[in-house]
Amino acid sequence: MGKIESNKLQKQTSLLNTAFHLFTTKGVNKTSIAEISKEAGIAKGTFYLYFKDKYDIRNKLISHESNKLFQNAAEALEKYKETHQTLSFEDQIVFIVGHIVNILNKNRTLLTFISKNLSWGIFKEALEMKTSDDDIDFRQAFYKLISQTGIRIREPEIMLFMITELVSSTCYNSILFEEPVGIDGLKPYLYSSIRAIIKSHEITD
Amino acid sequence: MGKIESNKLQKQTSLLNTAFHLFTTKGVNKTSIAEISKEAGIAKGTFYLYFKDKYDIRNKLISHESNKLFQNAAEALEKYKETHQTLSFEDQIVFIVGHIVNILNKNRTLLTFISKNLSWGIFKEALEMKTSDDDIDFRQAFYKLISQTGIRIREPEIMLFMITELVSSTCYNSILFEEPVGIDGLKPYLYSSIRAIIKSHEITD
Amino acid sequence: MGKIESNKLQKQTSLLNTAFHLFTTKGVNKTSIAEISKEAGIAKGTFYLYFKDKYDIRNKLISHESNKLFQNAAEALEKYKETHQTLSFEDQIVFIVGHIVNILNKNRTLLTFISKNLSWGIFKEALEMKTSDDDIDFRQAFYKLISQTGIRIREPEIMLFMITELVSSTCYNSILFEEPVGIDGLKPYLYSSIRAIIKSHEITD
Amino acid sequence: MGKIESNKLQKQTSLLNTAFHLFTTKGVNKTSIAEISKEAGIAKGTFYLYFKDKYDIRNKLISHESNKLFQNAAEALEKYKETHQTLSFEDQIVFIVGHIVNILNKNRTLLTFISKNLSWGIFKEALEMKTSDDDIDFRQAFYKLISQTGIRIREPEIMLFMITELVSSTCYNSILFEEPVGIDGLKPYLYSSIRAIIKSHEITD
DNA sequence: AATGAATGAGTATTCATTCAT
DNA sequence: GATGAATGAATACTCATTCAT
Repeated sequence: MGKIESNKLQKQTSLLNTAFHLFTTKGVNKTSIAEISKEAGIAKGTFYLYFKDKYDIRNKLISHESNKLFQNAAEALEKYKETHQTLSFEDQIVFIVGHIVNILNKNRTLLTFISKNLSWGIFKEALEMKTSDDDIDFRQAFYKLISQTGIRIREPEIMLFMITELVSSTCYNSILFEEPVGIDGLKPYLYSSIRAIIKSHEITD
Repeated sequence: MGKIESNKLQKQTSLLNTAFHLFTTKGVNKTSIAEISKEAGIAKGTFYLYFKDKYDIRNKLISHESNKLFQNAAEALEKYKETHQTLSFEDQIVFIVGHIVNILNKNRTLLTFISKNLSWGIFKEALEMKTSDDDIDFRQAFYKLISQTGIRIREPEIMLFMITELVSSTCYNSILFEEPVGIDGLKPYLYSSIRAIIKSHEITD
Repeated sequence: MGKIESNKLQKQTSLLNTAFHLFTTKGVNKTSIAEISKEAGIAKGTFYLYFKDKYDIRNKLISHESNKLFQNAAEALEKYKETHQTLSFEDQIVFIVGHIVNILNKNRTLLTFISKNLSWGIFKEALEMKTSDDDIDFRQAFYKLISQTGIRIREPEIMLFMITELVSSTCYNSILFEEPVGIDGLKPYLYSSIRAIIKSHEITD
Repeated sequence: MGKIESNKLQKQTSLLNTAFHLFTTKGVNKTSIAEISKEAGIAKGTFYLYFKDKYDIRNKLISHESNKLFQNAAEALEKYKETHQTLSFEDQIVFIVGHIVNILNKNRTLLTFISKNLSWGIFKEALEMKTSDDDIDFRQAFYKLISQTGIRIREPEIMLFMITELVSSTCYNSILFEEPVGIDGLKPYLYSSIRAIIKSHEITD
């Protein structure tokens, strides 16, 4: 990588980190581009060489952070499977959801940032992002999980969509406002609902 | 009601109608208080005699419109039951959800307005609003439905919350963006998921 | 006039005076609305209660200043006619042009302001502005001049247009840049051209 | 011409053509140097190796386009004189003006571009530009015309200035805004005014 | 000669809210 | 209760120009 290229990457990384910090601290609307640029140590105009506008950098951050959550959960699952070898498909999905919910429960600014600005369109990007070139994306991992456990699912894409929406919208209210019940009160019902949804998509002979 | 009282009510109604029209046409953010007041035929300062700010009137409108949806669905259900007498609890919930989804599918500005600005806190108000003094609110109707059908539900409040969140967030994406599938493709899976959620809350001996 | 009305008029006048001062000193482009407002002693937002934008106040000023020039010249002509009673139509037009040219020659910022921003559309407004209600506008004065001197003119409107454009565009270059000749060198040729144009529009039997 | 020289000329020509296209399409103010450079296929910094700034390239374009108009008109006149041998000086000037007015009437973007940005200083350059080395410039052609027809003119430079200013400013309003009359309505009066101006400059014994 | 990354000055406009009348 | 004049904070985005490579 040339000197200029490396310099550019450094600027972009600096902008992303600064923006994430400000967005989660003050919220997206209350953060101005002038502020991001200043804190990142670059000129205002330079911002526009790297991102189209505030919503461009926001969307890239959401995809990135969501992807990190999935990667993190997938890795934890792999580790867990080393000692628990007979996990069903349902068990594994619940494990992943539980792992992500726990992270979001500890990191509420991240929860606020992701949920308040989420749309399925942006989310799909996160599913398909690869961390490194020899890695697989989460969607592929999901299908691999299905085939490994031997389960047969009708419309796995819709099932994934439904679970994702259910988890993200219920957790948002439950964790942040404890409405209508706190996250610990919600968990058992959330998990049993997820299992029920999976069952309703399962093809049995 | 005195003449003055009636005059006040008329102004408030005018403001609510005008705001609803503008919010659904231009969006909440692009609508100013000056615009609402002018179009409602009153002075800008007068707005503040009736509502705290733009978000106050917005929340009142969401509650009001959500409540109308429930009332509408409940009435349709009553009528339907006249000719279909053996509907189970599940059937009736699915009927209500289907009715609401159909309305929102035809009225996308209403869907955008409600979903984009929804939070469970505001929604709860809608559940508890009574249309007239001798009427019952939707929450009561829900519990009445449970007792009438003789079903036993664990934590009915949480179940209602879960169904509501699942329906509203999946329909938003499905109706407006046809992502990951259009509403007609979603419906069977949505309904079976709802039935599955209800079953997972049902107490069986 | 009520207290509020008088207050509003005072603010508007203050804005017009301040804007004229800044426009002629720094130019229209280099003058910001913030500057006009501040110097006029009012808040920035208040500017927009009185004028649509910078070009609105500029156009109003051009019309106003052009009109003052014509009024001024017309008055001087009236006075001059008291002692010179046999002035022909040509003589009177040349007198008016000469009077205006002399003023612009002494007040070059005014010349720059008017000429640089002139369009016939705005100019026409100036012709039709009345200073007071019982006054006549310049266009009427022009036609009165024609009928008083008994001259017959083909298309007087076009003739006026042609003379106005010739005078304003030649004077701009001549007074400000002395190109291709200074105003004193230009005058005899300008006047004889004006007389020639009038003659070419004159109807003779 | 060396290879490098030819390469430089090619870049300059490309810049001029691109700038002319953009200036007449979007206007000078709305066109940025970045845009010109990009569309011309060169780097932004390279622009400054050929032109001082945007106004430099604009002025060169005006001179160039004005000169083309004159050359075009002069050639048409030469051709016309082959079959009409007894044209007076007046006739020939009117012919040239008429020819130019017709071109501008058909090409209004060119009219807007030239008129909106015209000053006598830039215009003079156009008069003195030679198309090729063994050619004569328009000013020389003008004096040649005077001597050929045997007419004697007082201050021919001022006369030319006056005619040019009259034509350009009246045509701008007449063609673009049809104010106070369209170009066809203006022409007879414009031509008779030009003849009148010439006569007033003519020296007769 | 050519590049293009970086700079940072510069500005119009909207709008919620108040308060004197 | 009602009015509407006044306020002034707050912010995105462009673009000419430079200069290290």
